[in-house]
Formats: sequence, C-alpha cells, structure tokens
Amino acid sequence: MPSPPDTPDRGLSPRTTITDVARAAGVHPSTVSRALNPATRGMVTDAVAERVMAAAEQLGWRPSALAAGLRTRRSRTIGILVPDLVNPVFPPIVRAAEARFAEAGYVALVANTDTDPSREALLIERMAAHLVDGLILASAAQGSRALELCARWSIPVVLINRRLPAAGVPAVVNDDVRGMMLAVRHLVALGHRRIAHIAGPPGVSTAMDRRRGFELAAAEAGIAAGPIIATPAYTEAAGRHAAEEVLRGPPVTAIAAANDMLCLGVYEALAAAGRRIGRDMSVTGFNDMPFVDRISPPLTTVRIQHAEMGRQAADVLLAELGGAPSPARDIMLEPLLVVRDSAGPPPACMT
Amino acid sequence: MPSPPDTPDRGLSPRTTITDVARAAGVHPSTVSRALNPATRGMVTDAVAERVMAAAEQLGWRPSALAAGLRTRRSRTIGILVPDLVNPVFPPIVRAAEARFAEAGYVALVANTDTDPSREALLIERMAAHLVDGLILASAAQGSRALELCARWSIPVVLINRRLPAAGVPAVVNDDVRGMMLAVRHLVALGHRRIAHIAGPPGVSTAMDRRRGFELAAAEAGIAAGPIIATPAYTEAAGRHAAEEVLRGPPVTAIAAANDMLCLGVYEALAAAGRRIGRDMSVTGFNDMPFVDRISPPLTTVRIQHAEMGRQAADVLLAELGGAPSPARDIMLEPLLVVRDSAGPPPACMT
DNA sequence: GCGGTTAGTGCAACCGATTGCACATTGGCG
DNA sequence: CGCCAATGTGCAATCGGTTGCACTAACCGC
Repeated sequence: MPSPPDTPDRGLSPRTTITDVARAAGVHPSTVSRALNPATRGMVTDAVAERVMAAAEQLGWRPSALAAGLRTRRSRTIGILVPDLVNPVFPPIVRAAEARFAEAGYVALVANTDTDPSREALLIERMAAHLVDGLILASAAQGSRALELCARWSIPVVLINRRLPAAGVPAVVNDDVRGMMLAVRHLVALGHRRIAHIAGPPGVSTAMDRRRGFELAAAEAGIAAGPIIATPAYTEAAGRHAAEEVLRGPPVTAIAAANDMLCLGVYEALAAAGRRIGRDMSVTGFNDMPFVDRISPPLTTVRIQHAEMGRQAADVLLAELGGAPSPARDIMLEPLLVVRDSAGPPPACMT
Repeated sequence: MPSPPDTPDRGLSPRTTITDVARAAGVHPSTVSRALNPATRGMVTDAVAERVMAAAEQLGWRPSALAAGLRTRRSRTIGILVPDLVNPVFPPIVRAAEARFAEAGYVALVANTDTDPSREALLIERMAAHLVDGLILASAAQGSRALELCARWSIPVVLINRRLPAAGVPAVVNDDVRGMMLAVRHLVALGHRRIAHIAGPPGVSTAMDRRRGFELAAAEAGIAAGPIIATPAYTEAAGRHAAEEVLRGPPVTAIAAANDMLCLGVYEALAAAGRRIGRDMSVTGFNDMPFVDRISPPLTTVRIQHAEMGRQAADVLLAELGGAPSPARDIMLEPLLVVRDSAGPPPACMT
C-alpha cells in the first residue's frame, strides 16, 4: 500500500541496524554493539571485531545517536545559547567552541535568546528535551532563571563572556576589570586627566566589571572618575545618546566606552558635534570586534580572546562531562590593549 | 551505594515518564501520550486530557525528544552547515533560519565545515546519526559529496546563498547576476568605460553568477568586459593581490569586486599605490556586510537579503518536511544597490 | 428496543542500541 | 588430570514514547 501523501516516506529503505550487522557477521547483536564501540571493543576477540566492522562497513551501517542516547541518557549534544548571533562578538566564540566539541564527537545546538528571558527558558526546556549533555550560556544576566532551570534538569553549565558572581557555576570570561584599566592607563599616559566612561547595561557582568576597572584606574592615577553614563544596551544608538550627554556635561578630553558597538554611536555624535576623534576628543572601545580597525579613525580598543574563550569553555564542559569537578573559580582570560588612532594626546588648550 | 567517581550521577532523580503521569492520572500510558501530544489530543476526551495535563504539569513531566524520535524517526532537529560562522555573511542567515525553525518547534544543529570536504562529510554523517529531519547547506561547492551523502541518508536539503545548478535540490539565493549588473550599471552611469572585475573562487555559484552579471552588463553598455581577475578565495589578501594585478594591467577607472571582503584588500592595495578611492579609482563590493558603511570611504555595494534568505530557506525545508513537494526552481531574492562614496565619476583625464 | 456505528481507551509491539548477568569455553595450575 | 579463574559471547531487559489493533460502551436511526 502506498504511504499516504501527507507523510513523506522517509523510511523506505529500512535503516540497517546492528541486528542486520549481527546476522551478516554471524554473531549476536550485543556482540556487534561491543565490537563497534571503540570503548568496549576490547571485550571481544580481535577476529570477531574485524568481522563485525567489515560487515558494518559493507552494509553501510551508521550509529543511531537517538537509540544510543535513549539507553545511555547522553546525547553527545551540547547546547549553546547566545543572545544574538549577529552581534559580532559571538561568532568567534561559538565557532571555537563548536570546533572543540566536534573534535570530541559532540554536536552543538545553537540558539538565539534575543535576551528575552521567556525565550531563553523555552529554549533551555527544548534543549533539555533533546537531552543535551551540557550547556554553554553566553546570555547570562542577573535575574535570569536559566541556571535554575539547568539545575532542575541537572544539566552542567558553563557561562561564557559574562559571569554571574557567586552563582556556583564555572565561567570563562575576559578579565574585564583589568581590560578597562589598560584602556584608562593608556589615556592617562597620553596626558588625559578628565575622562568620561560610557558604561554598559545594568545587571551584566561585563558592564559592572569594566566600570569598576574604570574607577580603579582613575583612583590609581589620582584623577576623578569623571562622568559615568550608563546605557540601556550595547547598541550604536545607546552610544550616540550617551556621547551627546557627555558633550552636554562638564568638559572631558577622552571617553572610555565599555564596548565597541557603543563607540560607533560615539563616533557619530562626535562627528555631528564637529569634534575630530583622536585629536579634539579621544575614544577607546572594548572587544576589538571585526572591522573596527577599518573605520575612521581606527579604534583604539581592548582585545578579548574570543576564540580562546570558546575553546576553554568547551574544555571545561567536556572535563566536567568526563567526571572532573568543575573549577572552583572563574577562568579569566588576559585582555590586550590594541593601540590605534582614536586616542591621542589631549588638545594643548585642555592640559 | 555511592556511584563510582568516574560517572557523574546524572540519573539520580529518575526522570518522570508518561508512565508516571499515567499512574497519577489513572489512565494508560498510551492515553497519556495521546493527551499530551497536541496533534493527537482530539482522540481523547477533554476531561481526560485535562486530567492528564494537570498530572503531567504537577509531576514536572517533560517530553523526551530522543524516545519520541526513536519511534517516529524524526528528531525535530535541523542541521545547518556553514563554511565559517565568523564570516559576517552567515550569522544573519543562520540567525533568521534558527528563529524560524524554533517557531516551528525545531532546534538547529550548527556546524562549520571550514570548506573542508572531509570535515563536511564527517559532519553530515554525524548529523545523519542524530537523525536530523533536514539540512541547510550554505557551503555547497561543485564537486562536494554533500548532496550525495544526503541522498544516501534521504535527508531533505535546501541550499542557501550558493546554488548548484541542475542538482535537483532547492536553493534560496540572491540573484547574483542581477546584483552585479546593478553595480556595473551604476559605474557605467557614472561615466566609467573601462572596468575591471575581481571574481570569486572557481566552482562557487556566487562567483560564476556575478561574473556573468559583469559580462552581461558590459555587453549591454557596449563596453569591453575589462580585465577579469579570479581569486582563490573570498579573502582580504586575495583582494589585495588581485587589485595589485589590476594596477599592473591596462588602465581602468573602476573595479567591481565580487565580494566585500575582497574590497578590504582592494582598499589596501589602492591606498598603498596612492590612489584615492572614489576619485582616482572607483570600487564596488557585494554583500553589504556589516560595517562596510563605516570604513573610509563608505563602500558602494550590493545588498543581499541575508535574513530573508534564512527565513525562506527554513520555510522551504519546513514545507518539504510537511510533505509539500520541493519547489522546482531556485528561489531568487532581489538584490539592492547601496550607493555610498567608494564609486564616483572617473577622473576627467581618463574620460 | 435492537443492530450497527462511532468514539474513547487499553494492550502490546516497536524504534535501535546498551549492558548486567548467565553461560560456555579455554587455559593455567597444583 | 581435575578444578578454578579468566575470557568471550549470548540472552534479555531496558531506555521513554508512539501507534496499529482490539475491545468496550455509548449513541444513532428505524
């Protein structure tokens, strides 16, 4: 009987199973299972193993991750949740993590949360349904129920890029405090004494840590931690508005922004106000995202080891899946100041 | 007895299954299955359905995609293969596709092929093992065994961004011929008569189609289809070398590049040669990738509907999974010329 | 009020691999 | 030469839903 038209007949050529292989090799299916799994291959005679593998090869057998996962309760699948893959910060991280997981035989389920908590919860539930062995969360923000959900499903988690202090969950992040200090020290060394800070959104560790770095570096230099403008999000528009606010306030000679995206807005606002960037007003960013070396003037910023972050997060998670205890402390990656042309000495009249 | 230290005890709190729910609701597991699945809910009494759903809710039951998939042979999972997620062309596509799939209840397995055929094959096998219901391939190149593998596993495929003429597989792509014609017509309208083309790598549809567009537009304008330089890859370095070659050849007043990334290299080569872009030499790109509006001078380029591409590809695949026949022809998306400052009239001495 | 639907539920097989246990064979040792 | 251990293989239960089929009860029209 032909299959009904509304169900495409995917099962026409019945999949070859270990039972088929067993028949071909003249052994029991369980023996086939052992022979085909590298970890248990030692339990069978070499001769049998070879015979089974030859049969499997010849029949075109391929493992069913679903069947195996159902029994073993591990899917060899890792979930990666990012706020927005289009934000250029994330692709390098995801890519590096995916590569590492692939090496270890895992595949990555990637999803975007849009920083929407309910969407995030939905996605975590769905990943739990798919029995992911672990989760990489790049979207951690204070007040998110994500960690709670993961604990509920006992899914090992590693935070990335952003940390959640005292959440009891390992995180692999950039040393944001130190990174911002590098930027501010650079400005101070150039002669700036009045520096504004455009900070990131509340509840996000990158924003808090970079702000703290700003304050620490200012204290260290013995200058006032000049006007600090908080922004609602790491966007160009937010940066523009913040820069406009800086221009309306007490005079400063430099702006240390918490993020490169903000800088794009800062550039616009300064251009609109007729200020020459790097001469009338110095600007520093954070992230060294792609192409900020090509804008005019090239942005002086703090480089983050994105790929290394993805790699290390994957390693931590894999280690945890292997039974190793999760590292007690967050892993901090060293930032690097990249000097370009957007920050120069303050104008003579201001010194 | 404590579990051995090498196996993290993930199964401590035994998962609640439909059997548990059945017991709680006083019905048979099969009834629970029907009540919990929206598609079959109509088969049970409303009262029973409510009772079951309440019990499921109370016990914290969550579906096991693995168990269901094992039986139904569908995993509610889609594979997305891209050459390199860090290439800014892909994130918008992947993001849009992922969002669409998520709406439909699917999760996306994303992987990078690095344009390495063997890696590509490995990943497809792995996705087949995970029983993906469909595959989105952004990495299609001539000679790839990808489609062959998919046919072998009878996995529905949709190509994206690049097409494979006459492969019998639906593709959602930009109308690259037309896009390049827009760019060249723009240059011609500005007064250019001698235009070079920096083409993409061989075997890739975007390269071939854009090259054809270049030739068609030249013919249409009655000018010679000036020097055409092929590149081995869509990279900055390749663009730089190609531009250097153009400069060594017969004089031209404009360069129409097949890709924005190439343009970055073109910019470098022209700057090194002391040519002012948009004045001494006009340049057009392709893709309108992020931030090319911020480089100096802002790049005149052809915009592709990346997000729309991801959406439509997802729609085509979902329709196919729903039993609809795959569309006979490739879906072509309309490109849009974005005029900025990198292309201007040719220098007076050259006209 | 009776035969025949029809709707709702239970039963049990099944998807494909994994694994604890039983059993058979072989070899070693006293 | 016999007993015991070690090694290799088979057996069957299991993971958690899904679904064809059988069965029961209620409902319909005549």
